[in-house]
Amino acid sequence: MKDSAFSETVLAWYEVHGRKHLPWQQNITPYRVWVSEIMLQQTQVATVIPYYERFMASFPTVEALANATQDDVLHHWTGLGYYARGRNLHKCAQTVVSEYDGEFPRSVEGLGDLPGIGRSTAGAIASISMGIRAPILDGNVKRVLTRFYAISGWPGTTAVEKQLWEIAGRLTPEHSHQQYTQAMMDLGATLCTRSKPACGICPLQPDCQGYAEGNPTQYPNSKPKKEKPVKSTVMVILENEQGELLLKQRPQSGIWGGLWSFPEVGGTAEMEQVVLSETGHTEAETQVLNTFRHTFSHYHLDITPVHVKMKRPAATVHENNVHWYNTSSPSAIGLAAPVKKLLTLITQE
DNA sequence: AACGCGGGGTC
DNA sequence: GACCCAGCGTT
Repeated sequence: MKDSAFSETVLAWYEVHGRKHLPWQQNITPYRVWVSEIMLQQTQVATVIPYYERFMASFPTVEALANATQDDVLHHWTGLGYYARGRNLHKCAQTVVSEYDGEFPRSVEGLGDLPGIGRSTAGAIASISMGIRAPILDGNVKRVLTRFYAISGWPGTTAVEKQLWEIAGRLTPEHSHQQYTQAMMDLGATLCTRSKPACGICPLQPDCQGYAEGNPTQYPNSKPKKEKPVKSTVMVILENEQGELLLKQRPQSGIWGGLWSFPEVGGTAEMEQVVLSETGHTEAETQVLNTFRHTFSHYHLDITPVHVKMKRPAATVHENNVHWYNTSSPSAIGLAAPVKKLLTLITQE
């Protein structure tokens, strides 16, 4: 099959069967496409939609986003994961406003220099919102291409990735590249799915090498697996006499960067120390809650929450990275998923 | 080139 | 419960 026949087949399929009513496909602007592409990194469409709607309602323009606080941005990102995306999004908006007069640079290279925008996302923004022919290589495209050409090897390796970029670039047509970009993502998301591809109704099936081999789902070859280490921690849920809960802001880098979380301690002695320094005394009622497991992409974290209720008013010193969280009027701040879960649990008691 | 970085959907 | 997803930045 010639490259042009491939793209024409994909385009013809998209015209009839493709999704054209997703929120970010309406009123297309670089800003709207950019926000959607960042949210969609490693995250499925159904998950993103409600986040996208809330985000665009709060930050309708790049100026609005640039002028927001990081806490407000991360508040909108709470539960979406990969929080560096949220921090970079905010930073990028500020750069676009201050350096580019509020207009995104109109080239793949210029876009790629902005924080949070890599080669694939730059290609998607350029192609979908700027009329620039550029290839993308997201999970959908990788899946379609590795199956169609029966390409072995995990796509995370440099060799396979290089080969895929080369093919993706060659297949991207001069005309209708915007529709082609949408079409490849859509074909991958709705037909050429991970576990049960709909080969019976796929327009590429007659020329698909993966299908011809009889087992298309072996592609893309999976990542070599590694044992997930198990870590454990104790989270202190410190409650003052007014029923407020102590949160601390995490460092910008590392896990849950920039989010607010309960202080973590290594043992009883350290817990006493935290309680004393934050409240000025240790007169409290302590309850150890059930340990539960939170799993990240790369390790398990066993969390033991300890609820410490102070029995008389705290002499609170106001520090910069400390927040007393009022559950009846919650602040607009970013929270780690298990913290949000624990806050809900405590509130219900 | 390899690793760190989340949370949820899917099977 | 394992695997994967509209990837990028750091080392």
